[in-house]
Amino acid sequence: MSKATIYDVARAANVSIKTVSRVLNGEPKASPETRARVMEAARTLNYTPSLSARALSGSRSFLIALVSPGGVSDNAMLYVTELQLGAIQACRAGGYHLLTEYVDLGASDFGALTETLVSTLRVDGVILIPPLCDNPQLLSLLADRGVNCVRISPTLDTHGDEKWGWGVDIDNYQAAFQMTRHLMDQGHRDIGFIQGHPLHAAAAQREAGYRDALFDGGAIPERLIQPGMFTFDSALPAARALLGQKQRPTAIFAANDSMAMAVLSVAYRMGIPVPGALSVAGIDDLPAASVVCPPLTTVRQPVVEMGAAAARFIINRTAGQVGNYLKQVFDHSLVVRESTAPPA
Amino acid sequence: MSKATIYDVARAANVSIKTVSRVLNGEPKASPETRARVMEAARTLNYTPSLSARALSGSRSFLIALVSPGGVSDNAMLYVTELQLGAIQACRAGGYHLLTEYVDLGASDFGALTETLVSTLRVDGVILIPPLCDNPQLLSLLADRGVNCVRISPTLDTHGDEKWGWGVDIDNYQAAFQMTRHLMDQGHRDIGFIQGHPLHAAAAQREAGYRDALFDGGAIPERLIQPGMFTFDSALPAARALLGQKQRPTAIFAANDSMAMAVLSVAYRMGIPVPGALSVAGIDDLPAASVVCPPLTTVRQPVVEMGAAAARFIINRTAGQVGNYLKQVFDHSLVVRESTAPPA
DNA sequence: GGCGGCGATGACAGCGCTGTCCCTAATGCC
DNA sequence: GGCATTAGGGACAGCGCTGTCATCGCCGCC
Repeated sequence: MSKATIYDVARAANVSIKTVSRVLNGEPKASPETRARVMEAARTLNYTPSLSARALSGSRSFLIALVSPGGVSDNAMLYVTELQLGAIQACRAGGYHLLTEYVDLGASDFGALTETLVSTLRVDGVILIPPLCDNPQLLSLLADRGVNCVRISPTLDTHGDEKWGWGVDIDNYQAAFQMTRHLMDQGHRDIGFIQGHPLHAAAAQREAGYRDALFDGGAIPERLIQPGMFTFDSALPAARALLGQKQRPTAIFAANDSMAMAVLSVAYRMGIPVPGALSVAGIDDLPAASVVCPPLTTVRQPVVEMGAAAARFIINRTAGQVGNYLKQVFDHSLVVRESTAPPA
Repeated sequence: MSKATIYDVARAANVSIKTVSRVLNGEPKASPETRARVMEAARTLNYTPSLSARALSGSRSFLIALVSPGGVSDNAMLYVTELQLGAIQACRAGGYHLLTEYVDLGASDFGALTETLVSTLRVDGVILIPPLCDNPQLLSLLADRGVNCVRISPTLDTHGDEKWGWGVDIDNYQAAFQMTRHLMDQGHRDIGFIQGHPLHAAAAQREAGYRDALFDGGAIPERLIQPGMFTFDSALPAARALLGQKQRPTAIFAANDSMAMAVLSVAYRMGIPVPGALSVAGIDDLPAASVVCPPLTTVRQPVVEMGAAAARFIINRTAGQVGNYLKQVFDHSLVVRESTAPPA
């Protein structure tokens, strides 16, 4: 019951340890009967191979690291939990395990991080959360060491060079386009927009979707567009600027949910009823989005699934299969709740 | 630059690998000069020891597992991210790494989980998130295998038996007591309460704090107390019951923030102004608590620090130090925001 | 002055697996 | 029937460390 080793299994199945290894790893050379005997022995002995031993002698470590920007738990990073859930599920299915590392964006010693990941942990791959996934320094450090990277919502243009890693994302342009059209369908024309972090690619794509949907290439009064940084606090002044105008917009579309909540908050303080006098929409479908008052209309990304796909990519890649794409785009969906309604 | 081993360092420092090992592990037998030479060599070679090799040959794995109840990302579990942050910081400081595992409470195969943790991963310790930390089955499985456990906010009475693991918590009774007194200080007397999950110890403690603060042992009208499960949804009916009464309470104290938000939501729908006609308070200080309208008065737990303490405990314990307490209680603090005010 | 003791170091044997190479017997082919 | 081929499986050498034990001066001590 305690700690069965491969030797115990080999003895019980009356084969060599190498054969046990082959069976357990699904390698070809093993007859069905042998395979069955080994499996049976392993089961009755409750055998589980040692990760360390496998990692030490083999070429895989069965470890994937999820690296997220740390320090403060920004509301905007809330979906990390879900990404993690997906990644863990995929790991479990593949016999892998998920390590979590934070990196302080301020005092970031990417060199040490890379060294740890590569030498100490020998991870089979790394999942990078924004904005880490767009940090050229970290990216090239990892690429130099031959680390398999998956970038979540990558922004940085990597010139189609596969060594920079694979990515998972949604079509941010389309998401923003559709949300804007949703507001227009309700009759809104004066739709304000709060931009995302300028260095984050998704921000630009979302803005483009908004612009194209609203005026189809025509000029948009710049008073409708205010800067933000994807954080709640950063959107407060933007919301105030938008709502303080003499002729204020009848709807505000923020580039993400955290900022949309800031709009809700400012409207609340100014006594502007939502959605009565103002419609508000975001993107992300944070857990909090359905809990605020009124519940937020937003765009849901299949975050859990994206996390799983990221982990799966690394697992398959390590197992020898090579993907031939650079980025996988997932379907998003409009979640219409109560924060949007036709203008009065 | 690539992958320096202990042999390289030994050669460079002109000592045996054993000496390198000693120096790097801070073992006593090593002269200052040797120590310096080795450190220098390790630094210039950019050497980082292999975790797998250390785990395989030694008695420590330098791995800690954070096990959280999974499946759905319940709003109530949002503080997992922060706990994790703290744990990771402590791990880094101690040369450890954090693995994250989810376990499905429904189809929970605790046996397999334990086997993985013990045989495959050989983790040095496990951090258990509620309600896992109160599952007798899992707890005893882990205890049997000699796994070092730290329970977050443990509830289950373990009869002072240390084998069940150490715990970190706040004084839930005091927290609830103080919050109730805060409401009373503002002039509230008719204070409703929404209970937490019946199997979660913190729930009972919080309710006791409320009861004692409100009537000091006297009988409380049961209409003031409604059942909840710590989740947003579970508190919706409770809030409706409380607010639907002819003589409705002037304040509602929910056993956690998720449920307090549900109260906010119901009040919003019923057109009851908060805090004008109703004060609302919770416990936890979730990230969302400061973002909802109005921002929620709540009790903050030093979650990051608690996570760090949990990891540190395991690290010290594994390094041979033994703690002599069963539970560490952290200080909480009242966070008064805008959802509470004197009754009209 | 011989001896126990101690501080500093090294030799060596694994830890539990996988990769590589090798052997054996059965199979296919002309 | 003779030979190459191949499926099935074993032997063995590490992977990069740590634990244990041995070694070797050099100290103080009766």
